[in-house]
Amino acid sequence: MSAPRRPKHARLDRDAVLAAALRVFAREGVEGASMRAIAREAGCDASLIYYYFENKEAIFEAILDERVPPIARQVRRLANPRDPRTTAEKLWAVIRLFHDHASDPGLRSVIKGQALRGGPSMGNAVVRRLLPIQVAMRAIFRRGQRRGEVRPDLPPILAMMFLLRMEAEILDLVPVMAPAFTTLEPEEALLRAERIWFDVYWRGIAVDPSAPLPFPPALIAPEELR
Amino acid sequence: MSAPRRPKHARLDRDAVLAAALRVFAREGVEGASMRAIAREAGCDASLIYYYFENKEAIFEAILDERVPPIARQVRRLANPRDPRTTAEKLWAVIRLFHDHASDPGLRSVIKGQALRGGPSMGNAVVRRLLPIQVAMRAIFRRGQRRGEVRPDLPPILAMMFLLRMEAEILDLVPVMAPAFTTLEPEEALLRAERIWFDVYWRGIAVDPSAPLPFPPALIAPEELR
DNA sequence: TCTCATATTCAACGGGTGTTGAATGAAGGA
DNA sequence: TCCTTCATTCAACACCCGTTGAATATGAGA
Repeated sequence: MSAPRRPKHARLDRDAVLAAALRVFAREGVEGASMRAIAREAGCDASLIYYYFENKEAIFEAILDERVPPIARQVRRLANPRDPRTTAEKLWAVIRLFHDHASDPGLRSVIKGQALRGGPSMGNAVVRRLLPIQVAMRAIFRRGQRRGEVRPDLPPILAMMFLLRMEAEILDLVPVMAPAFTTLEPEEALLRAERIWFDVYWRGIAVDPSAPLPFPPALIAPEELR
Repeated sequence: MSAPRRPKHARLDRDAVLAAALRVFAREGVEGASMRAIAREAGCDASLIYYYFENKEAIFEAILDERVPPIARQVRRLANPRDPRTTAEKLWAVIRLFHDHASDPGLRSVIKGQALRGGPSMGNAVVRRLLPIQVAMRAIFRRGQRRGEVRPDLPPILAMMFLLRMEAEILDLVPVMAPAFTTLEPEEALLRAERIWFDVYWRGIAVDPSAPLPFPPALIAPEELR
């Protein structure tokens, strides 16, 4: 009598749903991603998601739990005082880290979109999980100040905010606006913009503004500018 | 038979609806603000909004048309080559401008939230209306480069993006996170953070990193840090 | 007083949302 | 073969959304 009811897939495990959710979050933002859209992406019914996760917020937190700790571990390693690199090299390594983990495209938009807005509960979930990264970053800055590399009159939390927030903006904006101002491929333009940003930033926060950068000063040549 | 149908207000003109919409946009973001919420804020029925505006997007564009041109006019005045101020003074004046127009709290979140996401049509509406500001800003930078104040190896569009995007981030974040890192009042912490940011930024983009700032270097004292 | 343009509301439409509960599929063990 | 457990779907709930059309209240002018 009723239509035959058969699974569309032999097996669809928790991780597959999580991966689909990450893709949809990346496209639509956390608020804009609907359970039905995630289900469509995963190739199943929306109800199945509730078999694995309590609700939408639980998916979100599961993504954070999976993706953030590896980043935090690497930042903590950089903050280790026995790491022989200069502060500039360490901070540039953090930028590379964020660059790489954001080209796995979901996480950044997930975090950025929810860090402030998007319901206070979700905001707190983000802030709580990102705290270890923040702590390690501040340690890098304080050590840089003690070693006479970073200006001592800058509050580390602001120095960190400047660096990371702008990196997030660059990751968001430059690939989109690159064709408007350069003939470079978006990917190459992104890398250049990151280097230019770090050049400006490090010159701004270093005790010695002419201190060498951890990469050759390859800026954008005039003939590549539009 | 049916309940008596009477207006709740003697008069509610287009501007009152617009003001209510701006307040709700500021609280909820453009996407998150519902017509019914705007109507509730204005104290009328949602249908009345459609008497004055074609649809939701029309409200949004009306807000931009009302608020953006005054800012653009002031930035253009700063870009005028006959303005005798230094480039640093001009750029700091732009920051003050954005600070002031954003404490009329709606506009910034309206623009920020919609510049990238929030439907391509709305994105274009923002970009199109902000274009005059962008043009004037780039003129300021180019002039600064010709006068030997700004490093000639920086693409003006990136220099502009660094300055304004970070100012937007500061306006968003610092009032919220101030209590976590300083004993200053949020308002005062915001002003200090803006000065610190401009200090770092100008040191990064100036030809002479020790060039004087347009304000006394009043940073955050250690005893005000937490 | 009657008329008419303006201002405002009510009720509904179609569609999307997160979520739930019951029903049914497949698969493995006794 | 039967039973149980896991995986999956269907159908529905209550609610919110932007928008529309018809109805009605208001106030000014003739």
